[in-house]
Amino acid sequence: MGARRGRTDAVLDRESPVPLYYQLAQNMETAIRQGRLSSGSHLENEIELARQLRVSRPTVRRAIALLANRGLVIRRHGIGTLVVPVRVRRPVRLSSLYDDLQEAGQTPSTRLLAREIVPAPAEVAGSLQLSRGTRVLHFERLRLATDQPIALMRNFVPLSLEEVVTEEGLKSAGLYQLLRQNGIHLRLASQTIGARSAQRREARLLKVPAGGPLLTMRRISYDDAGQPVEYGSHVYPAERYSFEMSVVADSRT
Amino acid sequence: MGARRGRTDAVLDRESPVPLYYQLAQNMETAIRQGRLSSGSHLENEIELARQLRVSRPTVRRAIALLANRGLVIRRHGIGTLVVPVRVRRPVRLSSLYDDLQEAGQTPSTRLLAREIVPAPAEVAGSLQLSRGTRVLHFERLRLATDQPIALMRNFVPLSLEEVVTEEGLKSAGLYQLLRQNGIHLRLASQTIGARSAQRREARLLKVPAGGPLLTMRRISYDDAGQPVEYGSHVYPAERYSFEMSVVADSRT
DNA sequence: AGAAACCAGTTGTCATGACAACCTGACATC
DNA sequence: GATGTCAGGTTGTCATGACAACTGGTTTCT
Repeated sequence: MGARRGRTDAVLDRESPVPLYYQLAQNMETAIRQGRLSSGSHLENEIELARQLRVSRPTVRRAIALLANRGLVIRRHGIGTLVVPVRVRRPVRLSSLYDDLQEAGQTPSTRLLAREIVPAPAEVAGSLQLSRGTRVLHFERLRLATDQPIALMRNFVPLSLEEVVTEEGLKSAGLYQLLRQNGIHLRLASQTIGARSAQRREARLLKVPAGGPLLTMRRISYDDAGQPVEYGSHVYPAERYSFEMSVVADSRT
Repeated sequence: MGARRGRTDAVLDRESPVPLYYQLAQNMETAIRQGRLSSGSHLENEIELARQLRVSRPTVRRAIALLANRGLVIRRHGIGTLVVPVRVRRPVRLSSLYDDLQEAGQTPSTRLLAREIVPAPAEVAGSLQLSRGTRVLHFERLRLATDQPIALMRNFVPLSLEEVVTEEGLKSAGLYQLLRQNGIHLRLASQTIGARSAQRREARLLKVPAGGPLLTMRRISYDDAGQPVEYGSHVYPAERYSFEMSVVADSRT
């Protein structure tokens, strides 16, 4: 194995419920992010990797496909698989701001500003596939990271989730975590990112000038039965928050 | 085959250079978008689909995985594959605004405002992995859709691309198309979406009030050798443009 | 009636095997 | 030097086969 070729130092636990391909992908991702697989280098070829790791080549391929889809490697036909610079960030996947911040090592805290049952506004009703005016649970939170407000979040969920989305829960965890803990599996979301000027209340809460620019994000999330379970409308101070993401070309995977 | 089960009516061209799994995925996607596979319905099961289409089950699985990753279906273990509502939009993939608009049926037109060789500003140089002050090609365009300005776009590319990114080309096509036509394959990008207030010139060009909110997008694109080939900084009038996307949960695919 | 066990149906994982397509570098030819 | 050919190396596609894991419905037991 040439010095130019990275080695994965992978340890695959064959007793684990986590699939081999996923373990391998995670191991490789960690190696890339920690610089053990340095950017600009090529992975060992698939056949050799499969031999070394004592897994089948499709298993290796599947792990690498995961990495490619996350923008961590670029595969070229006939050439090999290139590790790319990791300034390229996170793939676009459905996650919550709470989870994101935790992952980024920023301690998120939450102020619950409101939690009430309301008739669904038209757009919320439409999005949650409810009749106009159906009662839904509405809650509003101010999220802070390192004691700076970074998001004002308004959410609506069907009333059936009232006992899942408790006041206590909302204070200590993110919404998606609460849902997950109660067996609700989010699988998909429709998302719109935009911008607008801050209204007075928002400006005050987010500590931006009135009329200053806000980044906005609206999201409708669906569970694994395809049912909409959340309508969210979040605003962020533009000076302190932006969406960073890696984007991959349509690679047929 | 129950009435509840969708049928794909797929026609697979085995002589085509397009892989079977990709053809199948495209056929299914078309059927979904045209309502022939109606949302809320389940696809026929994998084994049966494979039998009907005379392909292997992994080929079917791979096509379905593509759809799942695009947010068009949700797969549930033991249950089947659910077609989801197609209000859920486009997957996040590396593409250009020009291509997007064309795809959306909006006739894009372009006004080239500037094209010049300049020393790279620090951020551009850093992003394109060039020495500070290296000369690069800078160009600025105003993009209109249905005669409304919807983007002001500033881009920088390495000087080696000077003869690819011509004045004529920029007027009639998008940048990514020009690159593609010259054998440059973009594979990955790092992207930041934010917001800010419009400066006076921008406001005039985009027909928004000075100080009004703009949606911003900065992007660094990389080719298939992992080399950065484009730095782009685009601004959009918030009232007329937003990013719509579908987002999928981390599904291990 | 409620809980546990069972079963059929479906997706998920993994392996083996074969061949095609692409790419690069070396070599031959003009 | 430029162009063409070819072999070796690598990724890409596809098939066959086997088994595991999950789900919901049905049956059995308490």
